[in-house]
Amino acid sequence: MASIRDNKRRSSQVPTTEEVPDVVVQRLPLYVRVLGRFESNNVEVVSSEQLGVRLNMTPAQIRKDLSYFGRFGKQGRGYNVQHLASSLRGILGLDVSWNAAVLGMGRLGRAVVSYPGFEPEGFRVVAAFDIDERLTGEEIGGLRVQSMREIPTTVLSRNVKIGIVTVPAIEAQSVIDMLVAAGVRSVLNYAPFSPRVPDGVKVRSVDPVLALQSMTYYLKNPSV
Amino acid sequence: MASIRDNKRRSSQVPTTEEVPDVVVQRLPLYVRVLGRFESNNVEVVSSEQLGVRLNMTPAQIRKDLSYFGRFGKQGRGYNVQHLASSLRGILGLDVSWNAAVLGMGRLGRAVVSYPGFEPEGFRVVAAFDIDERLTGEEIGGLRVQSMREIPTTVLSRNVKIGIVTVPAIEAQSVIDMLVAAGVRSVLNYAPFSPRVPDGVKVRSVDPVLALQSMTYYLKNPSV
DNA sequence: TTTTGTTTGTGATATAAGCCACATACTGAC
DNA sequence: GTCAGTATGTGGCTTATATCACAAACAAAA
Repeated sequence: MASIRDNKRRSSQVPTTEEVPDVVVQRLPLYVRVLGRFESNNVEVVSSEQLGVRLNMTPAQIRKDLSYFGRFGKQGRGYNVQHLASSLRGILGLDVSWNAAVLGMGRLGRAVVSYPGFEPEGFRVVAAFDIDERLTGEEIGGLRVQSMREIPTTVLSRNVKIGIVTVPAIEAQSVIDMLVAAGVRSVLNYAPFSPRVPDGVKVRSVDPVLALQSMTYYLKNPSV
Repeated sequence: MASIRDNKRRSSQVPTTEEVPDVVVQRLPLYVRVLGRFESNNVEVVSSEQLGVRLNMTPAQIRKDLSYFGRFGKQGRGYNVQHLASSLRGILGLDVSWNAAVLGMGRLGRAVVSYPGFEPEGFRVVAAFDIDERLTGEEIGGLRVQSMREIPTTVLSRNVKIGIVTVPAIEAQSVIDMLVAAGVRSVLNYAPFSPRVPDGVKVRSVDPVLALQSMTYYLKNPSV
């Protein structure tokens, strides 16, 4: 945990993007997604009400969230779908492609490199690494597997901005440390553990088991 | 969204598990996980401080969370690892097995049925369904693929408590509706959309793309 | 014993997130 | 133009979540 103390609005140097809460940032892609659906349906205008219905959230929350970034709507009318969608894509940086590296070429890593869901959203897996040097040189999903020692150079040469960690939990921290040392500041973590990263590095974890384990509580306590 | 109005402590009938916030419930499996690590290392006692270090959270939060469920520690000493671990497993219902069904036998569904991470944690995939009836009868990962029409009977006969949804987004809502109609109250959703479920049904979504899409915001705005 | 050093459990407080409700602004009909 | 209808943007409030900080409880040493 970290920049919790230097939260309160820095001098004023750069117009410091107004300090948007992370919860809000995490919801933006949801908005982009439904807006995309409306776009494909050639809907021109939507209200926060309509968006709220699709997303199970209150219209007020959607409007508040958007208001962190500007005024995109028109009173009495709503939001222009195309305009709002492309604005949000711009804000999130989804109007450009991002290069990612997958770390760990086991079962899961292989699934990730060949997962067809990243590319259309602008995420390119451009490198694959594994600890087991016997795999080095093998070709998996069109990528030559590399040794972890090549992380620093490859991150630079292939402009890798995102690390996707699919190694076992025991190795995960050290792999993340290597990524961070190489300048990677975004990590998608599939390993079942809580990574420790320095300030300024973002980690999001994907963990289906954890999700299941918290649901069983409600299965056991139906009253709640 | 729902029982938000009947929050404030029901009469007193059953000792209504004291209305624990969902954020807290979601953290319990994290505690179980690190406690498991300590257990394997034959550590007998841990403090909230030590747990906090492993999980990047404040000791106070851990203690508060645990206090919703009882008093597990000893002042001046800490928590007995074994005792706390098994208490939490009991609370979460992780001391028994749960049966799950996978819905959607595409690429992702196949990966899920053969994913080796569920079984050791007590989650058993006992049924597989697909919309495409041409798949019905095929055997995948040791399971006979069934028609969606068989959901109600199979959910009952095989005691399915959890639905794991891996169908495309367009079909996902109707599949979830079928599950709910069949009495399933816990859904692990892999489809990229926001499901609509009645009160009392819990959904957790797994969505790596969404995770990536919110991180690019920080890549684009490094100041924040 | 008594004392010293810990660490829990939890009221009280601080911070964050969510929602309400309304003034404001825009559209379209007449 | 004017009026009726609608939906935004946001200040203010409510609710939820996180943290503080300290009395109480225990262990170990003297």
